[in-house]
Amino acid sequence: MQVSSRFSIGVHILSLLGAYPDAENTSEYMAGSIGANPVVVRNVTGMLRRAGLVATQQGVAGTRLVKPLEEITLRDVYGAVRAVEDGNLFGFHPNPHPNCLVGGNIEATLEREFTAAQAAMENRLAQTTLQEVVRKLREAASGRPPGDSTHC
Amino acid sequence: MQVSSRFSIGVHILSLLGAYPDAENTSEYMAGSIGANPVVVRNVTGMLRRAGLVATQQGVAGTRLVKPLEEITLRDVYGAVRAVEDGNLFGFHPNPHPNCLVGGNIEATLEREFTAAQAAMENRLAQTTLQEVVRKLREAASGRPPGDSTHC
DNA sequence: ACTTATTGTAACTATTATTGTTACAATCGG
DNA sequence: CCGATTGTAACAATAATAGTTACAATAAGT
Repeated sequence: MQVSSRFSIGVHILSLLGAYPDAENTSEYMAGSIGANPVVVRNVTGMLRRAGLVATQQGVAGTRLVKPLEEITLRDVYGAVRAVEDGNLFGFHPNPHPNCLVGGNIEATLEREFTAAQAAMENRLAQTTLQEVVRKLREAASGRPPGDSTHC
Repeated sequence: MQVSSRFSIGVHILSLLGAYPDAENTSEYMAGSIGANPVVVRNVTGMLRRAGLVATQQGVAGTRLVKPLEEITLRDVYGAVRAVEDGNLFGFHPNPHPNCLVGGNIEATLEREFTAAQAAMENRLAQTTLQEVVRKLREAASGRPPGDSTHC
């Protein structure tokens, strides 16, 4: 099992919007940078829009940021794209025997542990803003052959 | 997406072994407590065996612990049952455009963030031993109607 | 030996989530 | 009014999970 790549696609979209705020950034265009289908990009963009991170308008080309990148963390994107179903990272076997020391109490006991582990992961994501991501992208690009920095 | 319930099943199995070390604990029996098919139990038990946590013998009824529960953490079980494919919790969109500030650098940049977040989660799991889990199961059972503590 | 029970494993099915794709209505700009 | 774009539904392909049946391998008890 893996967290859906909608998460990385969402980060990619927001990074494009932040790095190239004056570009048109249509779904077709961003799909070329992401390497995915434009419909997938529109779907993820819709999730970011419903989370209040970007704005779009039907019939008008492009997506634009609503909040500055320093106010958006990886945790926000993760939540926006529903990277994890129902917010529960850990699955649970559904029919433990209730009349049993183990079966009757394991769900409540493990749920606390699972919640704590998931929170640790999400708190780490909350420590990185999209602004830092774009800064690191620029740092990485500076150590590479020229031409990489073109809006593509 | 969700971590496979093999994880919670693995914890359930080890908890039964720890709570009832003198019982026979056949796959059929444990399947009754877990509420799953005996073959699923044997498959998860096989993963725990290959991780060096339990021992079984073909033809001989029962599974037994190899290590004491205080030396087994939730992280060990999580790793044993391959709760996460290839060790990579976060999926990534596979074809970003390489000739692009964002597309050419996002994978390496995000990988560090994803690795850190995943490590935070796994480190939290490593803080809880199976002995603690069994202790909490007993605590939870003590606040319940009698009969719950029977080996079932 | 022979019978019986259990483990280990393969094979198949059903279900679900993800991703890509086509199609089309709704909307806006020129 | 035309053309382009977004929003969304519908469908297919793929993959992972979980349940189930089946059976070989192995060991214990008689």
